[in-house]
Amino acid sequence: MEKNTDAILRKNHLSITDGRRRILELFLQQDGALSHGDIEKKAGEKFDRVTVYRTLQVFLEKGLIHSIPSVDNSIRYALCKDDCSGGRHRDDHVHFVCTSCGTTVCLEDVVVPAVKLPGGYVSEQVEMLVSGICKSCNH
Amino acid sequence: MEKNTDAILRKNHLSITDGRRRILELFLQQDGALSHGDIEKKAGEKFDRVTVYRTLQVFLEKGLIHSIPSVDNSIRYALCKDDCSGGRHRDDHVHFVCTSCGTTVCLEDVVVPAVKLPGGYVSEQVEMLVSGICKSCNH
DNA sequence: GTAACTGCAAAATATTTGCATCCTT
DNA sequence: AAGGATGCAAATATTTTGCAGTTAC
Repeated sequence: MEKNTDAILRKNHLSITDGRRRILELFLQQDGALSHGDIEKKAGEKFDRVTVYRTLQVFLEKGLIHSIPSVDNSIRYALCKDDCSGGRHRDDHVHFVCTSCGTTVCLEDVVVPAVKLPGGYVSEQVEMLVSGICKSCNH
Repeated sequence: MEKNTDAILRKNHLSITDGRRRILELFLQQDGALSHGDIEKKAGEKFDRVTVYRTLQVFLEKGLIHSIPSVDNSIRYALCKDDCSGGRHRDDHVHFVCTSCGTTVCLEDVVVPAVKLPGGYVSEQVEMLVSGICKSCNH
């Protein structure tokens, strides 16, 4: 049986290698977003730091993942939904950062509301970043 | 006559030094946001890199400036409006990044629209980052 | 077989920390 | 005078680049 990861890589016109499989696996195993550091930690020792950089960059270019800015200096990445691999992204959902457990998740179902800009400004893309307490931490 | 910068520093309970004056001056001279690198460049050679780090951090703590995340790995900073120095910020405005000239500005007049989160999530702070073409680049 | 991917080494950058000195109050 | 701020040196951490060996197709 072919691995799930392999199908995804193939669909995105990427050659299938152990490194890519493994990183992709990490993303599939959880719904939260991962930073470069997270990946290095979770992938274990036998992984070159440089490969992680290059893999993330390729995944980004191919639209397999998207980047999520943050207020501390660490960008996180999350899987894109299926239909965004065509080159242009449709990441119009809200990102949530939990101030308690520190995880970042995509709220796929929450669409970023429209915003009216002053005259002269043209909006191309909107990122919305909400911080607070997540579902798991809140009880 | 007392300098404008000095009054601001005093109001924020910061001792008045050349370094702080100069960095604050940079923020006052323009309406866009500045990254650490921007400040180093604009401040000229006679400035220790470390002082910039420490000054920005102090300004942040005192609520004199706020940080603006970005999709590339560089956080930018912008002056807060007067009434946000009390410790808690009211930075509920939209930030705009121009993809043409690269500048980041605060759209003070554009309030971040409310967003409805799924059950269990509690929102504490919302950041909205719009990218596109700014007023100056658009003609 | 060829082009692409990886690991290693090293360079280039960026950030943090400790400490002695200087400046603000 | 005392506490805080700065500059310098150095320790860390992060990211990028070149190249030779390996792997996918």
